[in-house]
Amino acid sequence: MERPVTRQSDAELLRGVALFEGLTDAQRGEVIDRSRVRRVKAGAVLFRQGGAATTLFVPLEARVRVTELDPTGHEVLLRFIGPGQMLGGMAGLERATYPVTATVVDEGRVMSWSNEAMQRLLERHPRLARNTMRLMVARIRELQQRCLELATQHVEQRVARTVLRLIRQAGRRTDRGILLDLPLSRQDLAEMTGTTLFTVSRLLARWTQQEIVEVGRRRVVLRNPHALVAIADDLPDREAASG
Amino acid sequence: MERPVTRQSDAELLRGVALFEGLTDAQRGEVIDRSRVRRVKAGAVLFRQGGAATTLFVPLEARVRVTELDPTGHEVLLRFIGPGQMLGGMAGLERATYPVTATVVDEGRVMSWSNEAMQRLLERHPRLARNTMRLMVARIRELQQRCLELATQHVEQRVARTVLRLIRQAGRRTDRGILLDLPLSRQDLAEMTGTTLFTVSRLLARWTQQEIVEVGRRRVVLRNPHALVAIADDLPDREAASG
DNA sequence: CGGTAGATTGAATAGTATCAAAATCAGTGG
DNA sequence: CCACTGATTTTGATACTATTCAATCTACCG
Repeated sequence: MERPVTRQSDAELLRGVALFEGLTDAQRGEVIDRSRVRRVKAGAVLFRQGGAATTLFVPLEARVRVTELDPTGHEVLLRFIGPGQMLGGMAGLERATYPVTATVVDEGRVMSWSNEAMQRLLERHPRLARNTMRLMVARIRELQQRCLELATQHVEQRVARTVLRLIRQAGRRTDRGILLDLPLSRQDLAEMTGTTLFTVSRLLARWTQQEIVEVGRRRVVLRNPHALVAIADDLPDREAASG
Repeated sequence: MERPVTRQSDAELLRGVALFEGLTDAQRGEVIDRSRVRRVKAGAVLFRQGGAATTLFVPLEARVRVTELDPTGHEVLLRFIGPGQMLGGMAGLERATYPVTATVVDEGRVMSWSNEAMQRLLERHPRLARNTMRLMVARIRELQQRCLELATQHVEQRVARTVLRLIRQAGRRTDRGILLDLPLSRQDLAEMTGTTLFTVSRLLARWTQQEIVEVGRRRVVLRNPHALVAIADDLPDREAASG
């Protein structure tokens, strides 16, 4: 039901967006003028792997899953994009296709820019270009890190690390521990770590027994972060679970 | 033996460098003025993981290995950088540290820019900024692809793919087949694919028996690309090895 | 209250890692 | 030219992690 968006409220919102950091209010205004804001529902697809890369997105409230399908049909869950993060960065540069699929998890608003608009903005505002590069460098580093993990670590460590990373990104304190505030199935975790839902299930079962986590249907609560970090770092630190 | 570098000869060299594509001769001249060129020997270290990221490099002839060491001491060989490619892109943007180590494989010249110089060039020339982004996007895609492979494919496929990728990057036709023109040990291949040198050795032995490759000490010659592609794609295409 | 997506569990198996030992090769210096 | 040295590679035996497949169970939704 597209409620109208005032310049002011959005200028406010953009203040927290890394991509627009350091821009003047006037510049931010220009960025907003060229943008489009729309509300998306859970399950909606922002873009599909293989589709023409025409648009760059920044979720305002919505959260988005980024997945890639390999030729053999195996799906991998690459990451979750939260409010203020950039999505579809390959657009605005090349006449290319999206290498991944972006699906909305949480309803909310999403800002977007066309290829050409973003191109023009980038040329006009070096600071914007710099921010973009900064974000890309961060992505590259993150991906390198992940390759390293996939190449050298065992499944248990990888799953532990992934849970910790997600907790950092979407953790919410509760009385029972830190809730991973994101509907995350065993399958999802498996796709993020390069394993199977069976193995993830077994791991979570073991961790539950060790009172490190508490799990439910698409739900994880971290009770003993320290112990999970120990697993992630492969310290032979088991059994020290008190505190 | 630092032989003097004329503007003209280097302007010529920069013509093939993706990072400087589309710049005018004048702009290229400015880029060169701000650069430093030096000759490096095999084994030299351009920068070390953890060191302050102060410089961006573009090899002119030299080739460079990029490796990352994980906290547990496991090393991963991320990639080889050839002439004209960019290296150390995280510099020129942030006051950060290199996340990887860059070691020279082949003697040759290397061009470099200080953090500040590149920063200024990027601000002055939107086209340069655009090129940088384009290269970063390519890196991101490549890394995503690699994560996908590491997450979903078996060792044999990964090794096959890696060999094919390297062949594409550094293959040289010979009478015996396509020589992988790069000193590459079993250990190196293992580090690129997230496995052990033992497994790589066994795979190469099997492929040799199938007359797909011919191997020696730090040497690989691809005799039957088609068969290796079949392995990489996990086609049950074995035994069709003739022609 | 039944239907269904999600999760658990067990048993069998495959794929790789690990470790130890021996073989091979490229240099190097006698 | 040959023996020596060290790096690289091969090979075998064994252990173990993680996958696969099948069956069952559970929670939630309409």
